Amino acid sequence: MGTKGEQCRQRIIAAADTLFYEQGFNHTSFSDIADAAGIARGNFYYHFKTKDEILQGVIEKRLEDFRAMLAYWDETISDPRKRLRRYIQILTRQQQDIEHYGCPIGTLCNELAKLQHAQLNDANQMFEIFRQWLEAQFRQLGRGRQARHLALHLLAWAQGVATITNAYSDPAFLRREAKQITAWLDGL
Amino acid sequence: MGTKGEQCRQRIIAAADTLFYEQGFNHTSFSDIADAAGIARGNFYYHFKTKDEILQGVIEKRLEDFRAMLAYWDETISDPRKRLRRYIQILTRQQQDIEHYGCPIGTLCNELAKLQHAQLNDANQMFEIFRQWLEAQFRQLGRGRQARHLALHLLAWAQGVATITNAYSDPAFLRREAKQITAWLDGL
DNA sequence: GTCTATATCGAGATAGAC
DNA sequence: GTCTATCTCGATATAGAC
Repeated sequence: MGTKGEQCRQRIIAAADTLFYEQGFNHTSFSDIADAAGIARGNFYYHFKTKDEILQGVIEKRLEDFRAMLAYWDETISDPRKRLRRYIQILTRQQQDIEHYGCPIGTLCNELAKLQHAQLNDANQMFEIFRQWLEAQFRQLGRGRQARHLALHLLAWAQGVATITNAYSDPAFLRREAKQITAWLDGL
Repeated sequence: MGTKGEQCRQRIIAAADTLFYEQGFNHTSFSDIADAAGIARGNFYYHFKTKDEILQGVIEKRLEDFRAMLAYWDETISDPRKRLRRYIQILTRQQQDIEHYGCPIGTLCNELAKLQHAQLNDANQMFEIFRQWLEAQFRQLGRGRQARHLALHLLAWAQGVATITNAYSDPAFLRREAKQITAWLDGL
């Protein structure tokens, strides 16, 4: 696979990643992606045979991005409590996107579940990456036995905040809840 | 409007309600609804001119159903704490649907937000009905100043549980969290 | 009020020139 | 490897018979 083709493939995936988040998977057409990536519709099928293959590419890209981000946090933040606080900062930093489009992971999983799409089990690996990382942090805080449940609880809390913030378009709610989550973490 | 036509209209709305929940709004076609309602495709347009009008009908039906349910709870349950516990029981009683399709309110709002659909502001009234009712219960528990925030917090918590349960298809997580929410309510 | 038949459009996907 | 032109299908929506 040549360099030029690979660059084109990356552009398609990047464009699809954004559009799937902002418009949803089903509602995003090949034309939308082609326009955003600056290529012709027909050129898709050299890189991806079906729309599902693009979805696969987007999920894999996100998984890599998330893994890289968490690895970077592990390198640069030594205190597990501070790492958890950094996780919560995703909410406040991505405030505007969440307000308009919700959580990129939760909304994609929701959509794929309703489509009874086979790739739901690939998409929920995005949750799984965060869950495992969160679990490791709780374990380092001496919460070995509850670590897994605490991780899922925190994941769910953040999801709920994203859904309500999105439905009401209410960033003030997001900020209030982010503070509460931080307080909860500090109390552990 | 005659009785026969009104019955047909109700059948269409009931079928659309279920299908929008199970398959999503966009992914549900007129043919799907017609088949489920047992009518011909062409007969739709006597009752609804566009798909958005069906959506409107579904949202209004849900709003009425929710209002009726909450009014019934107000009549039959006198203790506000028990009313809140009844609210949480939605999660455990609807466990299987949530596992497969998520929350009917949250997932519809998510979808409409991504479609930049004008009726998001009608759909989030479904949240609003519950929020106001929850707020009234917290107020009766002497939580006047925080009642609104507590109501939104509880809404978000339930949403998060629904999203994670759906993504992982994990009813055990739902039951664990439902217990935690109940414990939190009892501690207030 | 309900039906069948059909118009129209945009989607995913393909063929083949360059 | 990228393009233009095109196929096919399923969607919303309409017309008009009954």
